[in-house]
Amino acid sequence: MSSENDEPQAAAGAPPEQLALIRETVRKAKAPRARPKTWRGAPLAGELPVARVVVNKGVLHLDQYFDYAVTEELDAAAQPGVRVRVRFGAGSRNVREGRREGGGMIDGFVVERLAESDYVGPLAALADVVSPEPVLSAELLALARAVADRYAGSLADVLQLAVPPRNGRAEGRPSPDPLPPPPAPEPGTWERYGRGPDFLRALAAGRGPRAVWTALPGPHWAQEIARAVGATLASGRGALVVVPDGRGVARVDAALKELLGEGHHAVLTADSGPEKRYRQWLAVRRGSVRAVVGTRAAMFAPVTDLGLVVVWDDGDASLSDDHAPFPHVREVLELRAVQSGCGFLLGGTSTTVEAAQLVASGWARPLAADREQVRRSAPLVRTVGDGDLARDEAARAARLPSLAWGVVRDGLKHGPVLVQVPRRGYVPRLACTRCRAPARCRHCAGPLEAPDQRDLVCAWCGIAEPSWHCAECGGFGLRAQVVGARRTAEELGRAFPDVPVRTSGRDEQVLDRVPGAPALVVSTPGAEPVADGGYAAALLLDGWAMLGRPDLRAGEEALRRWISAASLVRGQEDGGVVAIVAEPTLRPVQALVRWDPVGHAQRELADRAELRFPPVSRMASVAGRPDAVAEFLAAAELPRDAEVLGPVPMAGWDGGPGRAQGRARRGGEAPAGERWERALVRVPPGSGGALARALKEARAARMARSGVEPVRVRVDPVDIG
DNA sequence: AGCACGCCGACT
DNA sequence: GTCGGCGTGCTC
Repeated sequence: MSSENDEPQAAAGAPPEQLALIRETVRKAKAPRARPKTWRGAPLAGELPVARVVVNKGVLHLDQYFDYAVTEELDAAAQPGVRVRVRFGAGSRNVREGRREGGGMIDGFVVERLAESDYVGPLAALADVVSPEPVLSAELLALARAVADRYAGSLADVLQLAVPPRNGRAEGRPSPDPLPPPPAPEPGTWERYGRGPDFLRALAAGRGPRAVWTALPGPHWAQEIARAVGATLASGRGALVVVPDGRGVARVDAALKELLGEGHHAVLTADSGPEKRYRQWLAVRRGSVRAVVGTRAAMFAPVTDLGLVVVWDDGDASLSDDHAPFPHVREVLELRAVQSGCGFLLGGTSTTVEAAQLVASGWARPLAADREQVRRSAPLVRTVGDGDLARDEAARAARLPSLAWGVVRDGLKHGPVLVQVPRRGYVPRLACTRCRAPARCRHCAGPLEAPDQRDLVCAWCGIAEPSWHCAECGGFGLRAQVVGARRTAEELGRAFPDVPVRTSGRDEQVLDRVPGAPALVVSTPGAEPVADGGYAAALLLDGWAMLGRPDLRAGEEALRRWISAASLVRGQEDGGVVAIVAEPTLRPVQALVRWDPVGHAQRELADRAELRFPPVSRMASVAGRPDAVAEFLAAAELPRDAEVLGPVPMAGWDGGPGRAQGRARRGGEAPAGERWERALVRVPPGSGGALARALKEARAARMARSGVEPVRVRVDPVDIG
């Protein structure tokens, strides 16, 4: 008994000694089927005495269920979905009198109750039911399972993202009674989109339409999302909205309040604090509240009878979770839409390549306004070469091209003017001097680098390129595109001394709104405040720096940021003008001028297909010490059509080749002092599942051995180059 | 990952 | 004959 003294007391009052007895008695029982009957001192549940449990340990080789015996006293509470504590670990077996019992208590969830277990051997008993709240529904479990499979991760890792930590006080409070469904809303500004009203009608009628929505510029998107939610609620079903940041959540929240009043929806964001957040989450799970708006963790919100999932601005990097296995909101909501047969709405003023693919494959239908409507709502966009410097003395001091100078000066007569400046720290990459097309490997189309400043090497496959020439224009000159500075914007303030200058950015303060009076508003991408009545004009500086990032999505991302800033400017019919300082022949620049994000995404998609890039192909990265990566790849039974690129050295502390890094590390770099390599594995469309399965299996097998070098595996790696 | 079991050499 | 090295395998 003394061995049990330091164990936590079971909260429900079960004496821990009993559990020790159970273990003791059942030892070496050698039952062919584990349906223990002979447990002295601890009677088992009369019916379904076995609980299948998912243990809360993220390690992959434990990614399986474990069966535990249910004692009579825990019978009522140990329902599917509840949190439990179980004894787990090699040490909990073969317990002898007088010897310390090893193995620890860990948390888990009951997945189901069974009459018998297929485990051969004696079962340990559930140690405790943490609370009777069934937090893991069958639906949420199935979703977590699908996400784990999609990303070659473990179920426990996904559950950690999907089920918030318990808070006793929040659980103790009853949730309010649900309100009756509201009446279906009028289409409102959805009338501006051809099939918009149809989409709402389908939702209100209980169907599950799927759409990729190209939102018109301006402030109406939040109300439009609210109306889609309202239509879904009217059908008696629930709805889930995920937006990239708290500002967006606040806008959708306000729009929902205005349309539906209080009580129909909950807000799930990280910054409301653990207790309040869990209380909201419980209200959703218990069906008290049928609609949810939140940031990325809300993608798993257990909305009952889900009728619609919405993701806004899916190109924003914050929609990709930064915990293993790094699921992306768009992908998770796609899985949810398929799983619950509900509606799906992917919206944004811009369009990602993934969104274009959803339309191209026929999975979703486009929801867009006609050209005439777009032309009226969007500002006039003018490109400015950086050659023609202004004659005006003040403008010269600010190094402003004359046309840009004029746009700002004229704009300030009618209202605030937005100036977008790239964030500091964009990375150099090699591009053609003549046409600025990125230099790519002729074998695998990866980006070329010059680690020693002389010889060209592919960052993906490592093959040297001794005789590069530009595939686009035939040029032979290469240049490293260099980082832009925000000094231009500061100097701009000096050039307009009579006008107040305000700044908004992650490094300073992010402003939400600015008044409609004339002012210069200098902002980094993503931090642009909304102006009352819209900006009179916007100036987009250093466009080339945005395009020069060593990222597959550089063009799409630049266009997304330009469009999102330009969307805050008044429409052309109200005199809104945007000037962009960038090479007018570049594809994203032309797409901005024509206000055609969809066409841009479609062309990018065609390129990606040709180059066998994601999202048409699926990629995964494998990183670790060179021998570890080689071993892993040799051991993994990759699908037959898989192609391994590299491995190549990763950027790390020891200054190995790879890119100089000024920006925040996002899991793409080697640990300090170690030489790491990274290989990319790519498979054609349709083999993504097989790739994830193979990687998961290989990693599980590898990690089951102790003391081996770790490898990092990531499906859909972000910094592909 | 932990942790215990087990099969080898050096010790009282 | 026994203590303990770490290699191997399991965790309901």
